[in-house]
Amino acid sequence: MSKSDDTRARILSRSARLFADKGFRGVTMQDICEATNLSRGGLYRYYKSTSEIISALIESEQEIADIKAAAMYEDQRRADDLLDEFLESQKKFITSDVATLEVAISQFALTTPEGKQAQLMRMDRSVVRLAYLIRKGQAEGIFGKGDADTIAYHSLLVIAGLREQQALTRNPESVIDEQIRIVHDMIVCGDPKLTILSGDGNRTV
Amino acid sequence: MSKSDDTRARILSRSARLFADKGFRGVTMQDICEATNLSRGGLYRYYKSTSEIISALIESEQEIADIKAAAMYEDQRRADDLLDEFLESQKKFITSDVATLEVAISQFALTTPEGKQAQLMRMDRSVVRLAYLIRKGQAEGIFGKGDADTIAYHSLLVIAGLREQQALTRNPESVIDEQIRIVHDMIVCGDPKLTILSGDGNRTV
Amino acid sequence: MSKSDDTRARILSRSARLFADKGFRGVTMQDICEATNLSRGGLYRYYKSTSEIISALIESEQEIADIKAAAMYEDQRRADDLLDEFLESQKKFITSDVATLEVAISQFALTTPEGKQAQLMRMDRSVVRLAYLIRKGQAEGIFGKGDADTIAYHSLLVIAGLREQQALTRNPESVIDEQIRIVHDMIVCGDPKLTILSGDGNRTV
Amino acid sequence: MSKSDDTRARILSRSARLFADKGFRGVTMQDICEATNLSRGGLYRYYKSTSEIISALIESEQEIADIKAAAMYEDQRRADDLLDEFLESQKKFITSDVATLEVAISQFALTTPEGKQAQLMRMDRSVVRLAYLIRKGQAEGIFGKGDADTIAYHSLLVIAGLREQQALTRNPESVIDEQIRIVHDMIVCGDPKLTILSGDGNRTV
DNA sequence: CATGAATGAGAGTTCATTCAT
DNA sequence: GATGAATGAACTCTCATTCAT
Repeated sequence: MSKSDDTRARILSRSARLFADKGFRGVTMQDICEATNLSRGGLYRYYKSTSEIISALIESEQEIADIKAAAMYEDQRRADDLLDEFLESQKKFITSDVATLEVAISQFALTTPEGKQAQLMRMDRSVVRLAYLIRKGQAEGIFGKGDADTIAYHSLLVIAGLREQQALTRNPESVIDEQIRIVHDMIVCGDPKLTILSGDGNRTV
Repeated sequence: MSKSDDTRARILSRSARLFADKGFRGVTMQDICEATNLSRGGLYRYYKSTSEIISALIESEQEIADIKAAAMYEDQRRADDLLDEFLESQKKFITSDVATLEVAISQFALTTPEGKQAQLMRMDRSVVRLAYLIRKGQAEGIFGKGDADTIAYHSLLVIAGLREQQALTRNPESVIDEQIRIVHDMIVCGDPKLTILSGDGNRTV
Repeated sequence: MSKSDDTRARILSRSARLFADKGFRGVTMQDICEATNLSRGGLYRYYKSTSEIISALIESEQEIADIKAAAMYEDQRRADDLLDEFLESQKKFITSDVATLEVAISQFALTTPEGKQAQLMRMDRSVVRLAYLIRKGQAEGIFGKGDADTIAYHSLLVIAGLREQQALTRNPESVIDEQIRIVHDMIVCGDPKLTILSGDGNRTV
Repeated sequence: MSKSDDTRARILSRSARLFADKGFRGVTMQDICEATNLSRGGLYRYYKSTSEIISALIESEQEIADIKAAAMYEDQRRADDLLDEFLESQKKFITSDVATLEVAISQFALTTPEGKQAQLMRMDRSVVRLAYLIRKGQAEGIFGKGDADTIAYHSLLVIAGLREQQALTRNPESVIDEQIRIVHDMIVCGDPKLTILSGDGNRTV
């Protein structure tokens, strides 16, 4: 089955390229045939539609994220270090070219039911992971109070929004830096409401 | 010209319905023909593509927003009252059915160049308006310090994200309430960084 | 009826422009509506199709030619002077911009039955006139022998061919001059066959 | 690949028929679908437009002409024999039904840029070939003097004109014979101007 | 199995022409 | 009459998908 797996991998990598260039709706099975040097029937043997292909791409991306997440759960470092690492990787992703596949994924989410499902799952998993990190920080006493899920969701809405904005136009890097910093500070400070009430200003940023 | 205007209005209202139901890419000129009881040629007399129609819809939405904004600039009330009103209207919009047109607009933004432009302009205008409100509050001494544009952008990323999430699934209202509250608190408290540094806890929420 | 005639004239002159620019098939009744500021129904009141309009244009062109021809029949000058005048006017026409309407007329001739008829009639009339001129020259003893109709037809085939070639590309003027000169010489010398047989070389060119 | 080639050939032969019957503009891709028993998509697999199809037809015609021309360059016979052969084949072509495809080609030339190009190239190549033949005859001392290119162009304008006239109406054969004979005599006698000046009458026709 | 020729539904678009106002 | 809104037939072109070889 090694040959079959090879072909699958080739389809995915070439398709990723195409999706990044032309968006989800801009890519046809024909395009993928040409890009992979497979015949019509040949391609259909592996995937029945562009939806299946992009789903597979998202899946494989998730697997990597899962592995990273597993690593994080084991990681002994302080929560603020892990947070810095997380935000750094997000920033890299937002500003990288890889993010262009993101547009295709958004299109997929917005135009197909499968895509919708996939998108929701991605968000959910991300929230779970970031919330875990926040709780860890709160337990260590270095993050402010507040509902970890709410703060995580808030942070991820901002990050996802940045990703989308970036796909539409090139924001100056400073804008992205500022937003990422705010997200960082909010996680560290905790829910603004509680921050104010407690007048808690003894943390450094 | 009245008949012509009537037809135009009919096309827009029926199309809005269709876009909300089936998304931007799910609607064809033929669908709109059927929905409006117009012949092929009749419809093309007015609009040459679904892009033109959704652009017109966005335009008319913008006009309303412009009028509201103009009213706000004149409004003598305190900034926090205006902010409450703004957030309240956003929440209503997010949870309303009207928001479903939003999905279509997002698709339009992600799949066409015109849509991209339109989306960027929408965001820009929104930022300008919210930033104006924030500056007003800061001048009145009732909002915390921080760069108004940055805070406005942050808030609108969250609101836009909520809108999109809502289009994908029905979040429980409490989740939306919480996020809107956080946005509110952040605007009132100002940039978390400065809040911490100044240890400024003398404002009520 | 003066207003009606005005409108008719306006339609013809604007259409001629359009036909010259875009060819016969490239012009629609809609284009003509716009160019003449007439409504759909308004235009149809005068002409039912682009064919009718171009036919009218050809007709009016013919009328002018008829008047010129009538003048020629009366003209007391020598046949070679008249021939020079005729060829001169043909050359002017071929190299002028007016000739661009010619393309449209050719399209019309080649793509519609009416056009075919019109084209044949144009050719026939032209042959009759040029043959008359040739016979006059032969009677005056200044043109060579040969069947006047055959020589006229030959000459007009060349002239029409030049016109068409000119529509396709810009020939250098020298090429056109040379061809016109050959036509001239052939008319003056007469049928090459007879010229050879008679060894008749006593004419000046 | 044999099946594919078969289909291609079928498309071309059936299309030639259609073009001959209805002209270039009178034939649609749909007509060709029906005539070839191919589905829409099937036809588009091979050719994207009627322009491409007629171009292919012209191309294949050219290939045959090229082969003939190559044979002529090798031919050891006297130039007048070759000329007779050439004119005979032209006459056959003009009076044959094959010539009806010519109308379509003219339409193609007059209504599309590609057609224009193709037509110019056809003319150029023909001139080159006929001029070669004329120079050969002049070198052999059996054709009269004169610029070979000019005489060739003149002759081909007449032949092309006859072809077009024939497409419009059925000329009596005698008319065509006469014109072809004049072309023949002009080539043999050379430029009428020089003929006269030299009083050169020692050639037989 | 793999191939690639072929299908056919359907989107987009254009225009001559009609007809209620 | 004149207007211009509306019709509907026709055409181009594209793709996901099938199926004989």
